[in-house]
Amino acid sequence: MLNIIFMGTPDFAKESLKSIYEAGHNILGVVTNVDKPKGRGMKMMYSPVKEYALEKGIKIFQPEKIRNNIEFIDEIKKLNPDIICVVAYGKILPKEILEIPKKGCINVHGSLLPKYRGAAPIQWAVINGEQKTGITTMYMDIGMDTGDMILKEEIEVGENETTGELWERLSKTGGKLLVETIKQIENGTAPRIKQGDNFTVAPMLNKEIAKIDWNNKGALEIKNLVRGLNPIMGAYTFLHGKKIKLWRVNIISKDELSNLFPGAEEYAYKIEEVIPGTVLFSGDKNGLFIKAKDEVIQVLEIQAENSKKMNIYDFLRGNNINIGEVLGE
RNA sequence: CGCGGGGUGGAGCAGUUGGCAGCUCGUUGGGCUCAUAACCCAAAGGUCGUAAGUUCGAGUCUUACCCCCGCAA
Repeated sequence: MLNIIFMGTPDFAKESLKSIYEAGHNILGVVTNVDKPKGRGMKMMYSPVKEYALEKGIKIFQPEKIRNNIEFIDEIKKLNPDIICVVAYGKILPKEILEIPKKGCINVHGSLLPKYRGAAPIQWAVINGEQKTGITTMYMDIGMDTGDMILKEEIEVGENETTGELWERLSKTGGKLLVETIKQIENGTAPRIKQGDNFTVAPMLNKEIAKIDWNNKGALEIKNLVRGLNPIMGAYTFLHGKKIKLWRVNIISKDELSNLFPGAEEYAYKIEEVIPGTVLFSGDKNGLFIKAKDEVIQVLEIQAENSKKMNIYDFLRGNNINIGEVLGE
């Protein structure tokens, strides 16, 4: 069993910490981001990693900054770790830290490197409609997710899977793979594979990408955006001048539309004419159907401003949306 | 004291300048149908978050408190 220092912050990292803890490794300490005021009323909240460390009585470090923080770096040195494991810590580690552990710093990343280097690999994989993604463990170097790879595990992405669901599955996979990686390092059998130059990046998500572009995006792209941003921020558009978020949508083919609405064929030519974003059908029996550039989108879960998520049937009872209205303005 | 929204029948909402508490859906009973989540008729169901105040009269105005939610992270 190795002496390990673990660095991480969110729930995704907690799964990894839990896995190595349960695998019996000696965890010398946990480094997690400083407590930040969060939630309504801006109350101070502990990170999931901190919660777990508290529960298990593991020593906790929460340095404000790391770079040039001699005191902190010395402390880590004194602990003399074999390995430092970093999972979604939230800070970039300087060279002085990376050089401390004898067997290196390893990182768990939520994609199949060298694809999706960066802060939001899982989100982007869903937004881009990837059918598979996975976890890669690597030796860290100074670059952003550029280190040599150790192990990889692929998982399939469900057609309707949201980022939140995939996130949870990947966090489990990550924990498992981290334990396996450590084992191989311990045995001296861990490979070291160069990433090569054929990489892509997954930058942090910003507000701008969450806006639904009815005019230029097809139904599938919109659906992928919606599930890719669930539950992180939610894809939004505008209705009656107010922002609404779509949390779950479906794509409806023309055939399915005819089945749901006998006689829809008669209006087929009208549907072709109307601009993307137009409400084609709206009623609390069948739900809400919006024209996309190519096909039709059925809205299943929606959220109005200052309101909570609700399924479309509940929403339509109290909020009238008329056929012919256009979303996105 | 981060910013903002809200608590009205089971659900989602409306309620105008304070004047008998409404809408859509659901529920129950009945009718029409080969039939139905469709259609028609009828019924049940609300101390309008809590407490106090202003008033002839408060869902509506004032004050305090409780609870919920969104943004932001």
